[in-house]
Amino acid sequence: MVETASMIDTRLPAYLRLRDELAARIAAGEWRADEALPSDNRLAREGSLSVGTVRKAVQMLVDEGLLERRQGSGTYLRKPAFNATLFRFFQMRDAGSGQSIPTSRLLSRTRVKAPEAVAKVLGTDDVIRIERLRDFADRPFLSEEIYIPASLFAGFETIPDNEVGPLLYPVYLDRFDVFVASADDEVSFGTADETTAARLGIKPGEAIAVIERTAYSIKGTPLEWRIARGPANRFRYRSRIG
Amino acid sequence: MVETASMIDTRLPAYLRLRDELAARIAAGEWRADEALPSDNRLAREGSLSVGTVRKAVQMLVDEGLLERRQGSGTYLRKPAFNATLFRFFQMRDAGSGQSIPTSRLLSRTRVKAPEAVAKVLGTDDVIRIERLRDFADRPFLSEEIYIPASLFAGFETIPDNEVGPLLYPVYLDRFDVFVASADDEVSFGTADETTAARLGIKPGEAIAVIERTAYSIKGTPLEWRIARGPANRFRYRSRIG
DNA sequence: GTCAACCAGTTCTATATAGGACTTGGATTT
DNA sequence: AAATCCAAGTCCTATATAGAACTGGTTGAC
Repeated sequence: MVETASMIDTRLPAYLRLRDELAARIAAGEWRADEALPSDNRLAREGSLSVGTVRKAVQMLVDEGLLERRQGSGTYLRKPAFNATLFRFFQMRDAGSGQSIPTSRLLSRTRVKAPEAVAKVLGTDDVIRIERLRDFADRPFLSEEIYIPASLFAGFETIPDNEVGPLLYPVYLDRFDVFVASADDEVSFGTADETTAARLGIKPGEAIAVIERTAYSIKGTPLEWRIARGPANRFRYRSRIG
Repeated sequence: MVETASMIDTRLPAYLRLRDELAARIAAGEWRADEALPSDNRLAREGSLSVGTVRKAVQMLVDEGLLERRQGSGTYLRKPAFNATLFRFFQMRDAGSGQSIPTSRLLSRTRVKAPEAVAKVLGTDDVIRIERLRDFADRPFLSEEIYIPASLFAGFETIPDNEVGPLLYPVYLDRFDVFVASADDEVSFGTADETTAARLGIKPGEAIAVIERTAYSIKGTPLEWRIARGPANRFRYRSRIG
């Protein structure tokens, strides 16, 4: 067999290629939340694959939390993934149950040269830096500093403030076709510097919790690095292991 | 169809029953770490199942981190799961790389009536309470209070101290056939009370990190509840989301 | 002795097929 | 009008089979 051009693919197994294709089509917004995807049978026919292969690909996306299967009914896109999985830290200690998403205020968005440590993680120093403050129960509780590659998020800094919702990951998806599939969090403890203290309404030197997060695409490409700081006494971080 | 006795099973699908059977045999110590399990073909023959069904069951245990498949070679038991996955908090901030397991000192083991909150989680108030102190770099860094159901761990409090290693989960497995498959962690910050401060060698009122963990079996039964406290400034917690 | 070729055994990919379990919506009956 | 039945469509379980990809050991040629 002659090796044709476009061997970028390296001939991955069919079920992986289908998985990636579906992930791309989902990211492209082909289906709305809670809308049914084509059935296993259709996908098999359209892709000239067997049902077993299709099932394997779809199942991976289910395991990743992107899709949801309902027996007898269909396979559905599962948007609520956001608040549930990737927004599960800082469940406020005081107002226990609400489960409401805190509001957020954008403080700045600028295209800058990334600090070295950030550039190393993201693989580029051409980044957009976002400063954000999140409120809960009418008090600021989280001061965030976010870095995203300018190449992936071209023009992010020019989006009108009011079109950037309280959650960033849906914005990434809707406007830039970038899907955050996983993240590494690192929680530690420190004390507030001048500016952090001012933003959080506490005194410099007071105890704060620090969360550093690196977010990845489904393929493992780093998409975002952020550092978030909040008053230690209001902090609570949940995590499931295994 | 007549409902016979022993309908505990409810006739689960074959691949789930095989998964559970394998998990049980693993827990029973039938294979040592890094030892190969029977091949897919053998398991299929011995269980009168098809290879596809066997593969499905085995794959679940791989996903859970219990097993490891090596193409062309075999399926192997994967013991290192312990230190890696379930012991990944408190990666000491100072001694960065060592990755060594801290030593631990047992302070007490007694059969007690559980506090209400603990009883609610474990589903019983007949528990064994363990107090433990872990050292790292010759300093105490973690004071733990652990509760396990007496029914599952009968006689745990009578095991000689020197037979309880620095890690509890292997002891659960080796001596009680109890396998910890997952856990929920909850991290927060607080201040040290008298006894905690004394144990950790810090001053009362100093900042501490608090990790509350509930550990579960593969079936979701709660196996253990623990609360661990350590000096906040030495603390660092990692977690992977997604 | 060294190295290549081979071989048996293993996991991995992929297909085809059959029937079970469940959902949904329309037709039929009451 | 409401309850029931039915049928098509969906995902779920399970089997059988074929060949590819890979590993580890044995054999054979040199």
